[in-house]
Amino acid sequence: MINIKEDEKLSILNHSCAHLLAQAVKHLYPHAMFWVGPVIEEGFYYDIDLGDSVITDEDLTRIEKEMKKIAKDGKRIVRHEISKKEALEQFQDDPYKIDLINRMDEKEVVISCYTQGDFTDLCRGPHVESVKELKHFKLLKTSGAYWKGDSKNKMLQRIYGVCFFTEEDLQAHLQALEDAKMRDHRKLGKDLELFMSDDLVGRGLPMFLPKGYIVWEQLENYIKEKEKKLGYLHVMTPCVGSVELYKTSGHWDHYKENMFPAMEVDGEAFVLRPMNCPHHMMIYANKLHSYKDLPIRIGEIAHDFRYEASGAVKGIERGRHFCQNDAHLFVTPEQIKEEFKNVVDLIFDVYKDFHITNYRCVLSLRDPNDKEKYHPDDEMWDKAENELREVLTELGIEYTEEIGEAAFYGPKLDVNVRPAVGNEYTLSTCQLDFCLPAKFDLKYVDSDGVKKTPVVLHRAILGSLDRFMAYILEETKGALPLWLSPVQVTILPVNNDYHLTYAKEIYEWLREQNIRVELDDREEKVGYRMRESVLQKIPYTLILGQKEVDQKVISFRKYGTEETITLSKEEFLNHLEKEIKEKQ
RNA sequence: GCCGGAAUAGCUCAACUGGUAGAGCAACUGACUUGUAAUCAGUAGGUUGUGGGUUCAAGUCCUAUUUCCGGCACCA
Repeated sequence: MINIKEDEKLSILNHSCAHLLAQAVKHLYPHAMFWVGPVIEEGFYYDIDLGDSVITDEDLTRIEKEMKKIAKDGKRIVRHEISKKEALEQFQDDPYKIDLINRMDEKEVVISCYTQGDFTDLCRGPHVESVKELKHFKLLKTSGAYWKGDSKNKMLQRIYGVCFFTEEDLQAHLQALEDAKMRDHRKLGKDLELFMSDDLVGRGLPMFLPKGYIVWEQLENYIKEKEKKLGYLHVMTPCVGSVELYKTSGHWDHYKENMFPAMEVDGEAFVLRPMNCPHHMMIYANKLHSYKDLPIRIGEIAHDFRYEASGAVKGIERGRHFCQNDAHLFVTPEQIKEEFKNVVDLIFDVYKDFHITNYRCVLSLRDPNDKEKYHPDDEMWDKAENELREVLTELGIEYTEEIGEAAFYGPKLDVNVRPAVGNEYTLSTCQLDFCLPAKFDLKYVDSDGVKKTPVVLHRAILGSLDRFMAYILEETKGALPLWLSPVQVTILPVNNDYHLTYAKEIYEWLREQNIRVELDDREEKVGYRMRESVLQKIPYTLILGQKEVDQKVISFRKYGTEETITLSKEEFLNHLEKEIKEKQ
């Protein structure tokens, strides 16, 4: 149970540590100028303008030493409140502080500074009493960061660090960071032979190996089965579309720079598709629909290509090719709430099957001032945003609202998760769209005989299958549940001379029962083969020796346990089938 | 794309300030015939990511480039 007060204390400690960092940097780099040094979820950082100096890992150690020295000296941290005029005078040589001060309204905020020894920084506070309290900290990494988070601005240097009350807490945190690296899906993908990539194929173009493809295929079958039960109709459409198609949808104007460049063939231009909405719009438009046909749910496991920025590419989490679990629901305005609710229900039904509990719901709204990005129809936006709010409230779903995060065609619900390493990303999404159907002039004939434009819900439950697989791998540390495991059972005959026939018999029998089974009949000791089976995180390892042959039974060891259980082969199969069915 | 770091055998990593690449595992061969996380011995494996350059000499220094890693920015 998290104690809020403890959390706040830790924030104050980390924020104070950011000032200590700044002081140490100022000692070593007198020309340094400081932007902001906030507390973040894990520790703190400070953004610094060092001119031409660059901080390396060795410098980080030097800075850390200087911080220890200052802390040991034990100066008190003193707060002063000053007027805006005084602040502007005091920091007149520092354009970054001047920028901050100028944005402050004296009537609304008290401008305060904190001084520790020879260092004073503009800060709201609060801070710890003395630098002496800062004992257990570590500088973790450096990076570039754009001033004010805008890529048009100058790049400052950011130093990240963490600070704790005790050395044990610090060490535990550093250990947790190491552990996270071990469950990074890129490492697991390599170790478990799930996917690979190669420079010759190209950046951001991972390839699924046989074992990885089994997992992928399980995900595909799983979600299609769920969708079929809910009345989805699956289609297959090409990975290429004409530029005209994307001009019609508006994507060409909005997202051209994130698409692979157009290919000219016989005077016509084509692109690799970055998304499937336009194709699905055309499928709807293929015939005239009655209001009685709606909702129509068009689904596809669709291959898409996006020209992701080189720095954004990351394993199978974000590649330049990926497969979307996409669908477009064509509905009447009256059906929006019901269908949106069904999608939200499906998302959480799926999360239950995958035991996903650590997520965050975000209602992404437009920025009303951004007339360029967003389709300019205030009434439409207000209506759409309110409908989504209402459903979420009715369903009792906790969510936060974020302005300016909506798609250009409408607001959306995103479900975000955090990977082992790196930034939070969106796993599932449901987007409301009043815009594309009109652009494609889609119609249905309503009960009054009048042709009307349907509304579209864009939704992806597993998001991208690739990314979803990355997430599940990290969550399970590679020990996938039985139903997803590429190899479910390994059979180890104790002695090939005496036990191989029986092992083969069990192997063939399990194969016939659609269990993904491997027979490890290498001339190696059982211990050696057991070790490999465990390292490959195989859910069940069977050991078949004289006892099993004599009694016509099987003995197995389940991954993560050390005991051996003996059952008849039918009992074992029942056990497996139950576990597969329950998606344990 | 931007800032910084890295790239050595299939994998994980060595090679002090420049002196001519080495180990474990994996692979292959042979012996061992094995009861729950590594049996022993041997063999083979490399234009040190790629292209230029400096030097008597480059894995090591310089330069360009590609890819990867950590962040930033981006994510329809």
